[in-house]
Amino acid sequence: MVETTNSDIYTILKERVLSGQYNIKMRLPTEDALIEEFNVSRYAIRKAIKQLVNEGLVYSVKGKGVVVLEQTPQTKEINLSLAKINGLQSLNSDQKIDRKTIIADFQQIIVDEKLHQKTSFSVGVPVYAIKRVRRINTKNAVLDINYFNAQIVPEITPEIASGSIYDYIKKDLQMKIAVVKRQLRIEHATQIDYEHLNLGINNCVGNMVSFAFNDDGKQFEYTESHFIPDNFIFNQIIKF
Amino acid sequence: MVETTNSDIYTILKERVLSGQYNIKMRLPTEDALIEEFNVSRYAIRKAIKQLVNEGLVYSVKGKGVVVLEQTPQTKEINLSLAKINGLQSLNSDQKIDRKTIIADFQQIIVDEKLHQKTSFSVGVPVYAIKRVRRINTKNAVLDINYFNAQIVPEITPEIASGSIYDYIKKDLQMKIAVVKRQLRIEHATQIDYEHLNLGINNCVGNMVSFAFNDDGKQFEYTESHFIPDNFIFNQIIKF
DNA sequence: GAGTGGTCTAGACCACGGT
DNA sequence: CCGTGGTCTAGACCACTCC
Repeated sequence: MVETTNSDIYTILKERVLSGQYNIKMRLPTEDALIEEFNVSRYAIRKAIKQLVNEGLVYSVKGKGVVVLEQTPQTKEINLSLAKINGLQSLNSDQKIDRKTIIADFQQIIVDEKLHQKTSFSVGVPVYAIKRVRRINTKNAVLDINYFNAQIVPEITPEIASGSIYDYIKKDLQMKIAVVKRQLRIEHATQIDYEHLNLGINNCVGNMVSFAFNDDGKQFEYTESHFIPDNFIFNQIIKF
Repeated sequence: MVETTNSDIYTILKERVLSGQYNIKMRLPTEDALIEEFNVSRYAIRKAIKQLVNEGLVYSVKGKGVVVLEQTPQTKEINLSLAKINGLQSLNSDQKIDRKTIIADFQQIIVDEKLHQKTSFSVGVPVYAIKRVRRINTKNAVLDINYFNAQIVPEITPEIASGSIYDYIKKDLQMKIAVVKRQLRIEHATQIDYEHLNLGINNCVGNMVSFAFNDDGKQFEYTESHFIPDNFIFNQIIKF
């Protein structure tokens, strides 16, 4: 007897949707039909479909069925990036770009009132303050300004920072990263942006502000990533 | 006997988390404890907790419990906006700003090859092409460039466009909006941006590109919303 | 080993869509 | 009216965390 688990069903259904197998009436088979085909419970089927919904491939309508959304080259790109986020792949600031990292600044400092307002770390907490430039295709494309709570993420070195701090956190410190909350905005370029980034004729940067939490619920990181305009692209799906 | 449904449980738990009632050990009660308290099945409890997870208020860890994430003024803002997206409230381009809408252009045209590449509408399809300026606090803050498939969304008039096209779609046409896929990016300002927006010293705009689908899975809209830098703010949560 | 959340099953009833 | 997905219950087993 072959084991067919929820994750397998998801993979199979996804493949069928992408290959256009369900395009005839723009519908998936009913849940009952899928239960029979895979010989599993309704729970497993619904879970697999929910995952497809989250990726923006299909949409469930009560009383009607599961509708397949039109696929075009333009929207496929968005689907792809969202599959990565909801799946295991992380496109975190630390590992999405591994071309070349240049450390522009590395200090250990104590949080003062002003830094508290920005980072939401408590006043008096020791933090690592790191500035790194990401070089992509011979362009300085991203400036990362990191603050790590040194009580939670201790003993960061410039060597670690020149690689992946997230790898260090996960593999060496055995700490679990739970959630990253982000805000995306556009800001007028500052002195430091002009110094480190190849802005060209542009006078603005994309700013991705991140607050990262571990599985104890504690915030261990505050980061600003300043992007040059060309490299700032984010995708999202709104469900109604 | 009082009915306690999943949605009520969510509301109650959320209130407790926000009021800091579960902050003592940074944990929620176990699922079994909540099942007893509310006298419902595990399904209902898990569904309510899942909603809190999606809003970034808590995080479930297998074998450990449901952890409450640290709340700071800076991150509360992000939580709020995500509660709206995942809930019913829509902050769609059409209705989040109702200060003042100025119609800059209104035409009905046929999709050619170039427009097809951009919008992913098929060549030959008739579309409404509309440009509208959103004025906020005496500033021209957003330029909306809409293309609606006229076969799916017929008979748009300048009068409708000066109000809310989404209201027209939902209330008058009785069409269901299923999904909106978006891409956020930064672009160098073009001639048309300078004409219609109060860019000030900035020479870039935030571009929110939207593809909207109805519950038949058909794309009925392509929109570019050009934001002046101050008004371009988006939030997101990444779960690991 | 005890306790926790994650997965899964089997079944019931409800709400909505289309005929 | 029938067929569909949405909600909910009751119970089982597994995987992980922590003592």
